[in-house]
Amino acid sequence: MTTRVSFECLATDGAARLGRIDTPRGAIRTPAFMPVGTAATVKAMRPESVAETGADILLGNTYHLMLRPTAERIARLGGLHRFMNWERPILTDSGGFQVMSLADLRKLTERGVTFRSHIDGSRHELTPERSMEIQRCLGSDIVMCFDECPALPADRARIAESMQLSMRWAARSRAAFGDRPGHALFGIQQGGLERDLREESAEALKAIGFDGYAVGGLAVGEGQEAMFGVLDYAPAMLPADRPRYLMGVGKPDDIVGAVKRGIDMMDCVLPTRSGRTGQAFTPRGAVNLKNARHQDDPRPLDADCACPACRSYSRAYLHHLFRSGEILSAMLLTWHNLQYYQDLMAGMRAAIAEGGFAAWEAAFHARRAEGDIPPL
RNA sequence: GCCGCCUUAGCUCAGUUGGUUAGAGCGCUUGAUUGUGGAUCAAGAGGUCCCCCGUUCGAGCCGGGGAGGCGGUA
Repeated sequence: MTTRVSFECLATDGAARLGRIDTPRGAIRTPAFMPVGTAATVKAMRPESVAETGADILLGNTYHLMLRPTAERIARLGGLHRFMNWERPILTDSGGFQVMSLADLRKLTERGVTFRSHIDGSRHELTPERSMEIQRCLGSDIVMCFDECPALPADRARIAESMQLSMRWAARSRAAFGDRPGHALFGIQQGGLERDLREESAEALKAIGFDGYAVGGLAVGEGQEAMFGVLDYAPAMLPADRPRYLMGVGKPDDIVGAVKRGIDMMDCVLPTRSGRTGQAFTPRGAVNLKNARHQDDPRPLDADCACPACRSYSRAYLHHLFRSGEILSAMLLTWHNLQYYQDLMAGMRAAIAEGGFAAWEAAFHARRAEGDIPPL
């Protein structure tokens, strides 16, 4: 068993890469999709079930866990892995994104961010140093730098200023993280849709040196075409011998497009959140189980899927559970969505291994173009 | 039998002195959701204003009659 975190690229097909990240808590097969477990739980799922879908690694979240139950309490209870009964690798977000998206009142300074809790209004401060401390308390295997993530669209001056602040914070994150064998620290590239700012950010991160590199600041309102435009050049700016992580992405076709462009890791709330709001992802595209057309349909959501929702239940039943607000609805649809996402990743990994990614991608899009099965 | 109150969207209900195309909440039909607030947001459909007659330029609203519901009472 390894005592450090390392990345090996096993095969390439165009820009797409097949690889493996080894950690003391186990291997992560890449391209990897990481389910999001913000509050020390992948909502509606037991961790054993998340593992059954094929997930090698989960996300946890600095912002949410520092507020409740607090990082120090989790540390006293033996760390996040033991706390939530997930012994495989965990990646933790630094809190920068939530400060942007959730906090009521926030004040940004060179030192960090002060903000009010969305839970009780209490005042807190996050700095690169405090974010590193919290992520150490949690026992995170892959720690993310504390950054600032501006929403798009934003003007170039604002993007540049924000990116440069994030790069100074990246250096402070690196210094505060220190030397922790068996744990990795990832830097986060910013720069919005500006190629030269992305380049400047990548150079700054490489000068500091990280175990992995994330592409941040995307999927924040710019649209898929613009996002792919950045991904056409941004991954190549980052070291080829380190994993590349696209933060917060995405829908299935976003993920396929990202892998095609050289991304190794992704996370997104969509499969889990959609599982709670009635939307299922399938090879034929998204299916909205809220829709009345399913209410008499005895067929499974996806006849080819091995998840419990598809194996044992009808669309009519899943529709009924959702409309009735039943807890089982969230459980079954979340399980299905996570299974579909992991199957998608496994399919891409197999295709890259065989050098057949282009054909695989054509089949992926052809299947989606067929649309959902017609109503009875 | 008598007295009182009530009847407006699928449900619960607003509706000004009688004045434009009668409203709300929920529900329903859809859409959005990308480093998670089991959240939120957006759009749409839906009316014989219980029925009939009358007054009026004009009635959900005023008058008369009828039907149905709830309560009280002999």
